[in-house]
Amino acid sequence: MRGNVVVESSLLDMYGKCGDVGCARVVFDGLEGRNWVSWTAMLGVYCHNGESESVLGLVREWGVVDVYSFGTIIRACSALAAVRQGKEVHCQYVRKGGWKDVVVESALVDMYAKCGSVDFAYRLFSRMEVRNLITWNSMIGGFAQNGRGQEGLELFEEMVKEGVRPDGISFVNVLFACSHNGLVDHGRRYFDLMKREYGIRPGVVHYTCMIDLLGRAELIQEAESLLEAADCGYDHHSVWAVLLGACTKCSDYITAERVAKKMIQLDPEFHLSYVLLSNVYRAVGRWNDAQEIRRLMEERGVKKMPGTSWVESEKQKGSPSFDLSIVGRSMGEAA
DNA sequence: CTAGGGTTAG
Repeated sequence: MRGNVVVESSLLDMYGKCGDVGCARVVFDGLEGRNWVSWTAMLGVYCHNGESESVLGLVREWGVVDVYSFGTIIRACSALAAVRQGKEVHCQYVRKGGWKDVVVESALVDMYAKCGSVDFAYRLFSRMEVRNLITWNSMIGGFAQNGRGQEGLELFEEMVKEGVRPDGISFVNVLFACSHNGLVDHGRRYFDLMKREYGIRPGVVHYTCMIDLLGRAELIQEAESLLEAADCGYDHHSVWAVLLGACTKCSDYITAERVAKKMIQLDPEFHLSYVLLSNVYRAVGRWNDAQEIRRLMEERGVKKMPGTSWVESEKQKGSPSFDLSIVGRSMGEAA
């Protein structure tokens, strides 16, 4: 019985988006009449699930790629900080004469910015003829993450002036820019603007940025009341952990204790809360209390989260370098 | 049927 390429390509795409890489690969391997779409979809599955080295591996296996997969490959290179390989793809893109592809060019802007070449990214960005929200967000984020928050904010204003309506991610970038550049007033204003003007409900990430911003400025009270007021569903322990970090950084152990207890209350299963609270006690010499918290943790049987993230990062550390020269070689025949 | 943007600790 033979499957239908269209159906099965969609199927493996679905598995990928649900996080089941294994099933996706099984479908892919069983595909008899693989076409460009199947290959590209499989690349997307790996990319979507953070398996960047598999993206590049599959490219090697494939031997030939088409423009539709450039964005995915570039994203994988970006995640691996493999800017040299990314440049090769860039060259191929230029050689193919494929200008005005907003997806590929946005991915390039993002990659160069992430790898520290912000000015190069901006030059690319400036020359783009077609830009969309993602392009703008990539560039704003690029400035923000490279300590050039002021320029990030200016670009944001330019984007709005051009009539592009910002989304939640735009504001993540904006708030990140503010927090990493000590722009407290701006941060407060934009947080407000996001809610009032654009009707975007702040999520965990936005609160994380805001708490980080206020925390760095040692405005602990303001940060705490902001979180307290964020009643609906944002009482996630990770956000409180950011506040706790700020407290300990400026030696506000009174608030730190309160926050750590709050974290335990919010999620009694989260082991780090106990560790952090006991650290707070040790910092002020309350050894017995520290011991007590450790014992409480034992008593409740709290264990480290059953995450696999550490294993994965180990795997990445040992991965070999990548050779994408095959992309360059085969590209001529691709069209 | 397939592609690009966000958190988080020195």
